Amino acid sequence: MTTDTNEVDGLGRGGIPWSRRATAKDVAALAQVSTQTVSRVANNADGVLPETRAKVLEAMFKVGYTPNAAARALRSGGTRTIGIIPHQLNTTGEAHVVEAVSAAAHRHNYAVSLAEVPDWTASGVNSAIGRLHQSVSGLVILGLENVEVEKLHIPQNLPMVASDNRALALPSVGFDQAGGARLAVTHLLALGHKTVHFVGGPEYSVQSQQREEGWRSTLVAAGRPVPPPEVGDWTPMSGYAAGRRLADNRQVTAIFVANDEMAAGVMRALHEVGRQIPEDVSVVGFDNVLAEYLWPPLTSIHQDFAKVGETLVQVLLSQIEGQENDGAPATPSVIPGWLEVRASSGPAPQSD
Amino acid sequence: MTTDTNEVDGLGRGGIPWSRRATAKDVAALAQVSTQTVSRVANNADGVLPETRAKVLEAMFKVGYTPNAAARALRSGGTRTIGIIPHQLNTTGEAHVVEAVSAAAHRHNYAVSLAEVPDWTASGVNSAIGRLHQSVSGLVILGLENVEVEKLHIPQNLPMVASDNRALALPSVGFDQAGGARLAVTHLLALGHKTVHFVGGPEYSVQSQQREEGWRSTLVAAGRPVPPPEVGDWTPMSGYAAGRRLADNRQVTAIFVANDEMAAGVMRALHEVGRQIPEDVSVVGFDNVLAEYLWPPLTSIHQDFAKVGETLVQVLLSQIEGQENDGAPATPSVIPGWLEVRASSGPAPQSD
DNA sequence: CTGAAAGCGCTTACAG
DNA sequence: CTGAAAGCGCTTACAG
Repeated sequence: MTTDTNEVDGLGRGGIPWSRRATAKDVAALAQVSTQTVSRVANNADGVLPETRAKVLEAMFKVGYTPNAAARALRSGGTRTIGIIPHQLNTTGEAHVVEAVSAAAHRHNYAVSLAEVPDWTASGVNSAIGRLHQSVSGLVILGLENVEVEKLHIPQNLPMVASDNRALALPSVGFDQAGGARLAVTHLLALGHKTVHFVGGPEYSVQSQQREEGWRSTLVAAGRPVPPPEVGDWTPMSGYAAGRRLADNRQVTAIFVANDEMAAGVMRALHEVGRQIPEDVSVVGFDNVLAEYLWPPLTSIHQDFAKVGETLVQVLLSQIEGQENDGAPATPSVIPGWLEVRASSGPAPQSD
Repeated sequence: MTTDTNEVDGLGRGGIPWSRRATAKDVAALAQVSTQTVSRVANNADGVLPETRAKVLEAMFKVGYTPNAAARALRSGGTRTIGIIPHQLNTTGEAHVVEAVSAAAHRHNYAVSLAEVPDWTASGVNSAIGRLHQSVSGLVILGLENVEVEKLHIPQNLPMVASDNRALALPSVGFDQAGGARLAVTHLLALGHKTVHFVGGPEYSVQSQQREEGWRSTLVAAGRPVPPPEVGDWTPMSGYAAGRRLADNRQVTAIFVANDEMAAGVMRALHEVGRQIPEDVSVVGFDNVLAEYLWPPLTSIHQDFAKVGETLVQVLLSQIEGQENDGAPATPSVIPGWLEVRASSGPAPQSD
């Protein structure tokens, strides 16, 4: 359809067979320069006469030249690719982070590679690291959580960053879990509730521990009683079970739930026994991924996924392109969240 | 920590400096064979004495050899990489598909590359194709939807597949949207409802059109009146607005909503005007991503994301490794969904 | 400012 | 069954 192709003889784009991709050599021949100069133009190096550059650019366009990434990587070492090792991609939060990492990478002109980890153990992650090692400039690991970090084989000279808020053997960028919990509890206490009950995730979960710690310390600091925490497993069903246990206790007027899914279950349980939200009981969730779809709309802690994704890339690129590879102190970047107030939280009931 | 390293002299793994990755040459030297033979062992080619193979494998292990992907790709052409062009990764459905594609790719020993598209237009997608072209063996495009497919630059000899259920210029694998809608409407009619109202997505959306078509044709086939469809934009707010319009009409006893998010809004509107679900009105959603978190739990059409992901890879690999590149008829593979019955749908009310 | 030569780490014919 | 040579398409010194 374009003017400079000839489909009859099987040649197109300046005489190069359709079945073959154009190389620097093709461009060089057409522009009457060396492949050398083609390379300079392709990489925007200076020291090329504007006239020559124009000639080369035109030839590139004509033959549809894009540099062969493999050859470039092989020769120059750098691959301009960021590897991502996701944990649970089909989780809303993680999908947002991958999206943000991928967008930021693209803005910096980096490609993105994904390495699936069938079993989320140290050795599973190690195998993914091994697979990516060869073909990336740096690595982002998501959701390290309860992997035994000390068993990770962290290759020398491969920049890495984890989405985690703990100080690890590698740089990290994470959410302020405890801070988010603090916002939730403070919000509920300000509404006049005497104390706040807690529904946590599984006990091994670092995130759940941190959210619990934020909840507990805020209560303690305010001189309030600390009720025994309920334990769930992140699923709505486990939230429902915890909700049933709490619903019969008329002392319970405020519940902070460690994620939105379980909060959905807690609210269902409260509905079933006829306790009104928020008139009788206030509920606050965490993650803010489901909150607006629930009934009543759930007050929740929003995690700034986009910011985390961007910061991950930023930290990684400063290692790749910068100089701070050696013995960096690796203090984690902690990204704060915020409280989204919706209809599920309200003033404590008047009569106790 | 391992026995065969020597951290004192800065050499490890069989005398190779830590800062350099082991190459086939290193392995060859250690095993006293040619790089040739190393290559044969690395690629599981036959025609190597078991004895020799063992010697090479041991040397590989010792120096921690993994073949350089760039060199391999440069020399042999194939990259053993599948490129994915996602549309909206932070959408539950698409994240599931990417997860499934990535898992299937891994099982077949392929790597996965992701190309971000900042603006979802034909030219945006074309630019992503251009970026990946050089470094993948095949391409999966997700959510083509309303992109002008005829404007896509589909490279010659690059196997591609789209997640779409229409017959396109490239092979496709998609959900059976109309079939899903049929399941939903049939379910509601079987419950005794006289007819079923419909809340659709934006008019330009191909998916919404197909779901509407499934709804309409099922009603027509059953000889039922076809009420005017409501139009939303996939958001809960638009569902809420549609729900308010429908809620006051006492003739409405069954609503089929084109996605779960809008269904959440519809249910909220029904709640607000005091119409009971499912006693007064039954609601059925689509996608089954939010359904179990809602109150009451939403009957919804489940899409088999995992199956679509697997099939996408399968179709792509049969192009890459097989022979059917030329003028394939490109009939789309259509993956059926199923109905998940929950509490939001029930028998039609007795009195009209 | 431009070019001829070498080489990144593999694999693909071709010998033996 | 194994190896010496050539070359994939670039970029990196080194000349001029």
